[in-house]
Amino acid sequence: MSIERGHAHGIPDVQTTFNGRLGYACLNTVLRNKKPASEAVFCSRTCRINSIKKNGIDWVKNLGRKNAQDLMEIIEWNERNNIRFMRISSDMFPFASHETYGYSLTYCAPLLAQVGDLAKKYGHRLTVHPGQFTQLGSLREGVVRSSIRELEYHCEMLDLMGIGPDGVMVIHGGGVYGDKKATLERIRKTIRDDLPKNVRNRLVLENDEVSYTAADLLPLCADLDVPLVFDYHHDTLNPSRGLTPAEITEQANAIFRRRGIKPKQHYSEPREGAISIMERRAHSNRCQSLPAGLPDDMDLMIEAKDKEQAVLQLYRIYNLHRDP
DNA sequence: GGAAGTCAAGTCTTA
DNA sequence: TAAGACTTGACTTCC
Repeated sequence: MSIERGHAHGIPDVQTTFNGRLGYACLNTVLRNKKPASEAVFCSRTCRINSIKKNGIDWVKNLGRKNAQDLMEIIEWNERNNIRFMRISSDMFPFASHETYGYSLTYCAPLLAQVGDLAKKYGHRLTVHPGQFTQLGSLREGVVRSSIRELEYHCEMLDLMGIGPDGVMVIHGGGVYGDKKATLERIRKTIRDDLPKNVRNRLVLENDEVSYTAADLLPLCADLDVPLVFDYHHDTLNPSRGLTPAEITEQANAIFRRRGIKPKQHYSEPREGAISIMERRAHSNRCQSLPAGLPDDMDLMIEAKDKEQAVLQLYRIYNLHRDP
């Protein structure tokens, strides 16, 4: 990426050659905060297990239906605002992967197909990021089983939407259990031997801020042809030895490309004034800049508390995707 | 309508 | 040992 800064007419003028999509995660602050609250639009309606027991499985499934309907409204909003990339909330279908209370998403197939069609019509990329409970390297078999179920649930959702290879599922390496090398081997084995093909095809690994650096994951990723999502913020907190962000993204994007998937990476900034490690891990409300050395042709997920507003602010700063 | 307490799941770090 | 961080607060109860 090349950046030019000037101050013509006293207005900061920052330009970039970046031409990928900027996206945001899970929640649209404008639609979520609509008043009255009954008009709020969001995809993370959920419940408690007690409520499932009380109200029954169809009631939970109806929450998922509402979430999916609202996702279409969010996509429409994004299109009106020139945003064409977002992460779908893992809460779309509450408890769908639960061992006891789980359920198939086929009841919602027509609606999910509609969502996928809308996304395709607008060239809108949809991805997912299963949670921290997804531990493919756990020493406990039950945890690995639950993790695979969680991946299968996300994959079923994307498959029913008819979303292509760009609809990736991003997870972290997870815990190290006191032996990173042995855990990486377990992760490798689980990916290679235990994941259904459609799940493995969407799987992507991401460096995190405490355990696995990009350098830790790249050999495994290259070997198994599993792309790597590079998170710039995590890398500053937990740096990859011997590799610059530019070198990492080059290698990571090469795996994406040979898999026929558009590269995507993550970007966020720490809160202003954050000093301690805990503070620095937290995401800021907005981002002040795009990362240095950003390749032009990839998508970038902006992880910031202000969600779509952070994306729109970057549009303004860099003069991106402005209407003519 | 708002406040407080609670909620499926895992792991690690810091206070 | 408890709290807080992570991809994301939302639900439930009580006032």
